[in-house]
Amino acid sequence: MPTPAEQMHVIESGVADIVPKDALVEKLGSGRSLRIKLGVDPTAPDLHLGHAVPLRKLRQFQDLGHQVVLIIGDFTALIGDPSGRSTTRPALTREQIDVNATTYIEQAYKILDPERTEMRRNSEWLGALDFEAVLRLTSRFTVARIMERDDFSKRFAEGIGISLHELLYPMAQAYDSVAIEADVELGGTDQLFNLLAGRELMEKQGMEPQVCLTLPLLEGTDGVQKMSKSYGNYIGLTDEPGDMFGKVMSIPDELMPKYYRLCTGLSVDEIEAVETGLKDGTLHPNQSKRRLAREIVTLYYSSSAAEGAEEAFDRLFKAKELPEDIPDALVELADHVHLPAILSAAGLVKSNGDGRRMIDQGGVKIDGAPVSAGVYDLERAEIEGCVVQVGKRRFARILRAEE
RNA sequence: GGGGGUGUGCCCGAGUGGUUAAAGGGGACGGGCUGUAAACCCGUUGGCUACGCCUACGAUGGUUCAAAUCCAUCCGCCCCCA
Repeated sequence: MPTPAEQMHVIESGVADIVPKDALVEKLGSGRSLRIKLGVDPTAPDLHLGHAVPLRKLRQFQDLGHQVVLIIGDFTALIGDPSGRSTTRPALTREQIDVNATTYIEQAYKILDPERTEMRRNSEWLGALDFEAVLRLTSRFTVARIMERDDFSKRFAEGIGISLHELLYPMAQAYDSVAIEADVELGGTDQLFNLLAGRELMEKQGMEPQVCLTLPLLEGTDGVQKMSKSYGNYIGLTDEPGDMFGKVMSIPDELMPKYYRLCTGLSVDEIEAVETGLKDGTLHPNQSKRRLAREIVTLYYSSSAAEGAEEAFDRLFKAKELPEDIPDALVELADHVHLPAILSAAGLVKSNGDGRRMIDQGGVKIDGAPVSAGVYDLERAEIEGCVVQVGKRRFARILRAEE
């Protein structure tokens, strides 16, 4: 096992905070395999790069020889983590949770080494608590302490409702740490409060308290909002290589170092070299972003998939040629066709009205030739078998549906 | 238990009974410029083969020639007092 200082070099890369740092150094110094905890909400079955951030950090711990404990929050999901939410979150049903948890584990193993991962569900111990035990547990926390949490106090001040059970969430998460005897717990920066609650509870129970390690939230492709499916700015772990590559290429330049640190498996030294290169201008941002995209695609697929994705990308955006595989769209074609309706039937636009808009704005091309504004009606021969493009990345070959 | 407030398009948020498919902002999308980045500029943003028609302002019913705007009931959310 590497020395504590060497380990810290890797562990500290990309993290937001480690509280307290010297406690971690000390734990590493003991030479034993530490128990690293990450609790996950089985609410999002489709993982994206944002979810992968803590998982990658866990992987680093595994590679350093530590034991990862991944906790599926099947019990706490009944509450719905209120962190960062401005409103009460709907609780999930058992069935949803089970399905999500299975998907989650499947995708998480793309990153983690299953051999060094201990999978637990927190219903194991939380479900076993009776009301007396809950009372005893709640007596460890004060209302004032709980209300220190930003989102709670904000919601309280703004008069937005907080359900009583939401206040118990930090406590439940803290109890997880006690149950599995965590040495380190990871989480996003928005999780710091919950992580500290775990540390405090362990201390009060006379245990060696866990160290809290927070990771920055990863912004999505828009570069502003945190990556999330609901913002539509996510890069999914199961996205096709081509999409994945393209999406990475569309992140703002400023985000590159962060993505390098949090989303790739490159060594810390290599990443630092890239950062310096970008800063002093010896590396072209476009080249670095390409490398980033290749690294990420390679991570989830293979290096050949990454190469293919890059070629397809160049073909489309550099050479402005059509992509290799254009989906066929089978639509009914009369002798005289109404173009907006065809676009809509082919799934290229939301509605006929949307189709008209696209045409009028010069966003529609048939076999590479732009359609003029106001041209909605065509003869069948003008469209049948042609490749229709809407915007930069929506394509379809229009074929006549056989009836 | 009592009193008060609020509910608008993807989101936030204006809104005088008619000229409101509904100001403004955000987001998103299209075009330009580029490195498919950012910034910036222009444009679009309910549906419909469309100078017109239809559907929309929490739900239902009513007043009116006319309602997002007035009334009634209901549903959701919030605040204050006890």
